[in-house]
Amino acid sequence: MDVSHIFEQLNEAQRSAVASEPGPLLVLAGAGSGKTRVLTYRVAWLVQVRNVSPLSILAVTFTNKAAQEMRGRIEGILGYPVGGMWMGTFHGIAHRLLRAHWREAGLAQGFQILDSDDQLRLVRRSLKQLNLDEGFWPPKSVQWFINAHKEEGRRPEGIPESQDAQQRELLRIYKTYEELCQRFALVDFAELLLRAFELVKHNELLRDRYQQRFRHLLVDEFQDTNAIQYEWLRLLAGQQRNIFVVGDDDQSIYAWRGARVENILQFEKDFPGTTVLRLEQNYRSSGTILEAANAVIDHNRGRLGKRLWTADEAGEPLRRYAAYNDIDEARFVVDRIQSWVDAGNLRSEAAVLYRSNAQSRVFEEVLLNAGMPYRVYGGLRFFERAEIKDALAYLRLITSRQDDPSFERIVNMPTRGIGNKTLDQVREHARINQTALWESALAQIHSHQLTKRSALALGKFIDLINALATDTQGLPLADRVDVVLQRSGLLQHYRKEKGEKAEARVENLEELINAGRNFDHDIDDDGDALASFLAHAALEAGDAQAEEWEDCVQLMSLHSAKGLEFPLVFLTGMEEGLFPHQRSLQEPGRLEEERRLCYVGMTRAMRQLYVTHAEVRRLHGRESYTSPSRFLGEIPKQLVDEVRSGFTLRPAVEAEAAAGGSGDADGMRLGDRVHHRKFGDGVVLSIEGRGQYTRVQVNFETGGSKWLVLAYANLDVL
DNA sequence: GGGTTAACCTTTTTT
DNA sequence: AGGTTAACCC
Repeated sequence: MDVSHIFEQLNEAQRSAVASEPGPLLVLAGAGSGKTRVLTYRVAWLVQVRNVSPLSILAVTFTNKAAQEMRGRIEGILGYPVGGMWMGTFHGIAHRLLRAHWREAGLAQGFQILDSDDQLRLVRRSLKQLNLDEGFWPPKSVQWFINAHKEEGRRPEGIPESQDAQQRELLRIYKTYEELCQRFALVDFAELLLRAFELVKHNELLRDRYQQRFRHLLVDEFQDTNAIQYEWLRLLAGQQRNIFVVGDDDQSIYAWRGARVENILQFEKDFPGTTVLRLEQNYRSSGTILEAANAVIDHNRGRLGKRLWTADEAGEPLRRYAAYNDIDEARFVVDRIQSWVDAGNLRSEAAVLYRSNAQSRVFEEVLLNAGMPYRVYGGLRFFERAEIKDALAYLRLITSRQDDPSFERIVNMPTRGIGNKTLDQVREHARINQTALWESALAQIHSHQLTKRSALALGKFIDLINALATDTQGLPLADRVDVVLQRSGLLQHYRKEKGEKAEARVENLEELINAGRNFDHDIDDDGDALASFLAHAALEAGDAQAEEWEDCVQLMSLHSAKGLEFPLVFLTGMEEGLFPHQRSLQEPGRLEEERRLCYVGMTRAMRQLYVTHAEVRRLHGRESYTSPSRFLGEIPKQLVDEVRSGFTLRPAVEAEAAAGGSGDADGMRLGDRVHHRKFGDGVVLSIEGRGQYTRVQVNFETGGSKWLVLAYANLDVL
């Protein structure tokens, strides 16, 4: 077999990973070292060289995006589709297992998935059922408590009785919540993983079967696995131990939601004889950027040890800008992006990164003013919008009548005369008889315990759902969605509402029909299209904004930037209390995670990296004075150029500029009048950088201020 | 049943 | 501040 087409694309270390013998393998892959490449080529290697059937490969990632990308790249190398290969997120694969073995897993056949929003509602309901006050038991913390235990694999029964009364009460809520989930045939995200784990742990037959089936396991972003995911992997790896994991301890930024970096260390212990390989050559960033990032991450203790290097040249220095306030910071960033675009680059090559999503607003305002197209990642996503969740609730109730949260959501949406009083009666009946609302409603109608009017309204709702279920059965998915939207009155309800928001809602609902149409086309399993669609909606909430083809500036949090790269990166809001975040300052562990986050941010940059902070920042409606982030101090000074706007230039640079620097600045001074062939006459506002990278900001009489690279601009001093 | 007001909360995010 | 949600009134 000629494997040159595989090997040609890889360096030495990557090759040894890709072509390693079967058995446990741990690849410590630094940022930009070709991690995804190694994974994809490993699969290609197994299939083409080792003649492994794609059917016996299981590849796991954390995000749907990563899974899709990997599948695409593998198919690109192989030249044919590998539909039979199990490849997806932990949650997606767990879901698939549970659908196939719902009985063994102790679930109802039509079980539905709770997203975190739904979960919070159900927590609230559990509190209500126990007569607990939300003020004293914040639903968010309860949700947190439940998820943390599930992620560690602990059921309520497995948690030892605590001396602490509060702990005992939390446990009682956890128990109630679980009962409700079971009664309503609902499974939350953590539960998907836990059930799938318990399924293979307790069911020997199934365990054997899947160990036989999955001869080769591959895991991406291994540092992000939590306890239960890791245990599940260990079970599946079985005696064959063909498990290939790739990760980077320096990029572990999800410990706050249960990820365990320690799994990397544990791996070698649990799989004796593990081959450990390091990928340390970076193909992404310039030497300077890499050196700066390395210097920062060096301040962390307890690293596995790894030092990225690059064959690339040093490139440009980092640039640091101290803004007066957050608005000034945003203006500076947008100004620099404008120059970048003026120099013939793409807007989409520029990324603005921040610690918390709230910071995006100021940037959006300034970008909007500048008329520069942008795209914000994060925020409300398609399947999380209220109107979409309404529509989905109808579809879910059609699929599973026990789904109480869906029932509650739409029983009076749009309003159909079923008020709180009626509902309270139904709820009470359901509580006493421990049934779902649906059955309770039926019983109440038949036992004539409701007023005539209520019974009639409720009966109409019941009939509607039943009719929607039977009448649309067998129809193509998109048509089913369409009919439901029409006959439920949802579409009409939003149509008669006025305002831009309502219009957007109608559009979204129409888009949902479209989504159904597209989904129908590439449905892979034989099962019920509607059920798969609902699972898809829960597991893959979709993007915040539809895929835009327009060339856009990219705005996102540091967390969502992981795995991406951009030629031009702005790391903004580098201030103590914001980044590192206030709530991370107490614990050293948290602080190290913040530093890793900083490292992740810096290593996104390929050619230019700006770090900015504001002296004054408006946050939660209050203005506060800030001090620069400690991380800024951890970047070696000689790698950074300080940028000052206006006439306040750093003395050293000013002197250099005044003296003609190393001849580069052409004796140009601040305030000099200059002439440019295209832009005409203007005044020099600032000078920055050294050598071939010297740039000047010129305020032109026509066309405003522009940043120009001195070496190319051909400016004449007047 | 719909609209208005008061209270609340606020890290990061995927699933 | 801003946005959401729960409580409240017509």
